[in-house]
Amino acid sequence: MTDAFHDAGPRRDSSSVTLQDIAAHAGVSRSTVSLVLRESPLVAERTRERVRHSIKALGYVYNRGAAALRASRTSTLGVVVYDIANPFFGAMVAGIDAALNREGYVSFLANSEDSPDRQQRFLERMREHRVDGILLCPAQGTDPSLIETLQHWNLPCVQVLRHVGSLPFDYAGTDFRLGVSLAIDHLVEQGHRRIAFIGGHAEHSATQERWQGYREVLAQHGLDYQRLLRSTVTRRDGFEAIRHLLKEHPAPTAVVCHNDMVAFGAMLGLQRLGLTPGQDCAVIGTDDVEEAALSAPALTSIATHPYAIGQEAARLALRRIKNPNGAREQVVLSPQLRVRESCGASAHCGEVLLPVS
Amino acid sequence: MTDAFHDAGPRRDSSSVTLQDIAAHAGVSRSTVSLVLRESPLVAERTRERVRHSIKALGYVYNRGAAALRASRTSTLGVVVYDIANPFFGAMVAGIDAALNREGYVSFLANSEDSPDRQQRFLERMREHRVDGILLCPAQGTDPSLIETLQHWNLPCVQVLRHVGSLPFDYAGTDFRLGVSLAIDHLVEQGHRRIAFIGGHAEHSATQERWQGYREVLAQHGLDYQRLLRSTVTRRDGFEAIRHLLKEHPAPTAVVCHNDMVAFGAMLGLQRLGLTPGQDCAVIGTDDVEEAALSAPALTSIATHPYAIGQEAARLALRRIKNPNGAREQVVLSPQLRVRESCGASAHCGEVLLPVS
DNA sequence: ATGCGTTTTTGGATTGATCTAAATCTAGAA
DNA sequence: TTCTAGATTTAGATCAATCCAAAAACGCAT
Repeated sequence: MTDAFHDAGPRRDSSSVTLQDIAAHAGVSRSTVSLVLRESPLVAERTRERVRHSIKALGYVYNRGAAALRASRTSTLGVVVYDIANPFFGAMVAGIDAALNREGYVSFLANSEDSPDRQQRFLERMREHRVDGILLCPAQGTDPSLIETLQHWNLPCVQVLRHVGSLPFDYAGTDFRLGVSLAIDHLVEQGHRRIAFIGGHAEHSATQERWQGYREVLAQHGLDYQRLLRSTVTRRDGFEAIRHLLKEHPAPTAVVCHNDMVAFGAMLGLQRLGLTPGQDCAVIGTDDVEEAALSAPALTSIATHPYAIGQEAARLALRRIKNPNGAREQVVLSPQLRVRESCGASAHCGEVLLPVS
Repeated sequence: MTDAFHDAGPRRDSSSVTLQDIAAHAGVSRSTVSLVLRESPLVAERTRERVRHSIKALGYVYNRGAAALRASRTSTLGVVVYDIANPFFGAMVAGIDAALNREGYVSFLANSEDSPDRQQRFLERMREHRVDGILLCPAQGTDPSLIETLQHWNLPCVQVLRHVGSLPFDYAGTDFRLGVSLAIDHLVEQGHRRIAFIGGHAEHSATQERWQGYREVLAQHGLDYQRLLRSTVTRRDGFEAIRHLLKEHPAPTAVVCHNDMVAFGAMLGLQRLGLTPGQDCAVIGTDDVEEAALSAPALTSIATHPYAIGQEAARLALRRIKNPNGAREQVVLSPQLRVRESCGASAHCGEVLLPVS
């Protein structure tokens, strides 16, 4: 069929230089070259120089696969998110990438599309590739026993943003409860008494934390109006939810949303009803994605710092790999409230609202 | 320092089962087990069953690292993008992921942050990991010789979206020239005669194609107004560009933007000047990100289908890996114009404008 | 020159798979 | 029963590194 000779191409692949070749060139043994490559202090300075020279001269390329086989460490991590097209996860992955890069690690990325099956298949593949650890944003409906399974596999796993299974486990995320509390405190201060919450499904820890925060903080303020709309978390959901809510009696005067997408939908819904977000009804989102500052009106949002979460999660994973039996850690960052027009803050001029990025 | 005994933990790692163990359990040789794993037709059905049974019984985990060492194929790809936080690339990566998954491939992802140095470091690491190929969105300022270098490294590389170096090379992207042409044709049809273009830097192929399209199509329509503003491609740039343009005499009546971010900025700029996008000045973006349909007013945009581009790029890479010396291919998808309010289309009711996702 | 304690260096085994070519086992024909 | 072509199976080498324990080289005092 195909011409094997041509297909193979010239096999003068420079990457076929091995430790053996360098050893011969430098007049030392394979072992010594290996030590030089790993920066061992055992090797004498003169020898080290000579070997380094040979490595350059022959254009040697380190074979991590071979090294991993013997040393059983691959400098490799698996990362599973459920929606890479979401800018929040984009920023998070950027944070992970930056933190890993610094340590010479490299990561496999998979997009589970919130399917436990896809997630499972990927994790199995990661095991076959002998990754040193996993960063996992569990897909919706993930069986809690997955975390145990990974443990049996001897695969360190840091959960990110959401968590399943029971403590103790490694986790990096944000304090959703605090976020909701900041938002409600602010709204109450502004005189709001009927505050609704839109979005989320009870299965996630991330949703439960928000809802719990919502209920507790209302109680703290002694407010008895409570309205919690569960839904998926797209713009459409926000759009429909707000229309629904405003038909009720009494209607809320403010809504806190599961994420910024829902909040954008809610604002659009208000506008289609001829109402002005921030005046007729306050809207607060969660995440503070880039768009939040730039919508019209600008969206007040609970900033959850995805880049920082990614960094923390990656660092925690590296710590766990170094020390597999150390105490499990939960790194929970504090969100911040970014007050803008959508909850009644006065409109600023455009320049102030435009971030540099 | 640390307690080595505890740190190491119980080493009854189930993944230490090897071909050897299965061979013993099933009463065959290592080679036979290997053949079964690779679905070779050489093995007799009865034997195959027996081996399969042993594999399950012992909880064997395939070691791809070891296999790769011998077979010199890793089923692994390196993916380099320059801004993973950009939703466009998020969608593209999702497309890549889906296409690779189907073939049992898995991908390393790196975010070059548009830095040739970071990009270079990552590519070198990929070489050490012996990836079978690379998907590269070249960072701004990438030396064109990089493509040759990769060829010397014997590393198949598909460029995506942007390209450097000279033909022939493998490439997957969109027809930016056609996109601009669709936009301008539409604007001209609507009666516009002064159409500006905002954004881009001459270094990229992707920008050059847009600009060339802009100039050529204006010429085709016999228009002599031509105004091309180079800039980076953020909202801020769009915001500032439109303010600048509207001070000129004559001012443009329509602008086509390098991407949707710039277009959003331009719309915001118009609004801050008290003008209405689509009425006082038409605005068209590029990419058709999810937000485009949902902004107020909804943004007309040239849809570039990032998910499809990702899929095509991944498939092309797999083809090239199978046949390294085959003819180089350029897969160029056709964009489509999504007409919405920002270029004067009448406003629809909210429901119609809300996509399901 | 000899002995002794460090430094350095090294050979051989090991990691877990694949590849090759040769060894077996069939079943049907002579 | 023997032979043979085709179907199965296998031993041993190999891929490119690391690990380990032992060997060699070295400096210095005796």
